[in-house]
Amino acid sequence: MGTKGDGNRQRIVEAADGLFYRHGYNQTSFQDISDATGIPRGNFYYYFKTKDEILEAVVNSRVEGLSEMLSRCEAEANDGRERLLLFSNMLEYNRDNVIESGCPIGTLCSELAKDDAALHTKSRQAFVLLRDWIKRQFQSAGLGNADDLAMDLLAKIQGVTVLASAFKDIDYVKRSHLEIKNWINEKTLN
Amino acid sequence: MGTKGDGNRQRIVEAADGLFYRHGYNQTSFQDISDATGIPRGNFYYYFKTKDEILEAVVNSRVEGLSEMLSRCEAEANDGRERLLLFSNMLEYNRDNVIESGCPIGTLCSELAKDDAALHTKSRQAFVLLRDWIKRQFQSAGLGNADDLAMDLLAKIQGVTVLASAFKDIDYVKRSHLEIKNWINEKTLN
DNA sequence: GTCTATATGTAGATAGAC
DNA sequence: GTCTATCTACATATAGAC
Repeated sequence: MGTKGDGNRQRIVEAADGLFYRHGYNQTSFQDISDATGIPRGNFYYYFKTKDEILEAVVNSRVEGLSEMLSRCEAEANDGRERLLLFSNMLEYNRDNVIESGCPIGTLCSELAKDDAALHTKSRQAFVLLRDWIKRQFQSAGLGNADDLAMDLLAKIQGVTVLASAFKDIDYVKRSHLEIKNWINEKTLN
Repeated sequence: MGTKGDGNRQRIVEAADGLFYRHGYNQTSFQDISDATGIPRGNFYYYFKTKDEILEAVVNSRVEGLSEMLSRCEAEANDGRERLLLFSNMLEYNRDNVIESGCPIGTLCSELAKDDAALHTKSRQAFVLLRDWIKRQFQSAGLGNADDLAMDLLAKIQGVTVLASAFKDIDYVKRSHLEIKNWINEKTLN
């Protein structure tokens, strides 16, 4: 809990987060994180026993950041429909990153599904959080099939991010974002 | 063009194809391909100068297989709507693999978007082929926004494969396949 | 707590015998 | 065409000085 050590720990996690997103987990080496932070390789093992533990910390950090983002959506809107619309803006807000590297959650999960099962399960946590939050918004809008709708919305977003990054197409993201907002309105407005 | 060598070359490509799909390109080593084929590592360099060239051959092989599959869809149905429905069956036909490893095209493209640009461009070829074929089917159904619809259908499938593999959910794939078939009918039946 | 030096394994790639 | 032995680079991880 020392302030100095926690500062370094956080710097490692933040640098690893960005590198895992832009280059992938397996393609990010300790040397890459060292270069990005200025912290020597050997020092990492004071904070993390293995590379897996860095990933765990990164996913925890992403879940925390996501939680705060969802909380802001709840604070800035009063009903489920408006909150979902705010949430969907994330697509366009991050569109440059999405085109470059896809969705940080989706691509990490897809990468780790081909690897270690424990890492994949860990990486899924961000999806679980999102699915549950979206489900609650649809429920608060009075819809009975809220979990199916949550999966449908997540799938729409994932589909868009995969193709946006594959074809590097900005206009496609904008058009798809509009369609997603229309879909949210269709489902939640009676 | 010798028959012996081509046989070994094809065995390498087929084994690499499966390994790239199940474990990812970067996580597949020459040793893995050697173990799967019984062909010694050093022999690979008689057929391919680099690992990149193996990937190129794998993508070419996938594009060829995909072409044949699309040709079968064209042969077995007479109009665009029915052909698209046949094509969508692929989701359920391959559902065990999809749940385990996602979409072979989508996951490869997502992985390589974070890597070398040339490899990513190569991996996109299968998507380009699919997009164009789907577009032609919508056009033959008399629809003007065929390319947008092609992107929408691809996005639907990609979204389903990402979540199916993330949550390992068979029922979700079945339900989503039905929804996709309904969507194709909605768009193509006036 | 921090950093250097290093251990150990494995990656892609090469040389050259057969 | 096929295979063994090996090169070089770099990966994660450890030991131990400061």
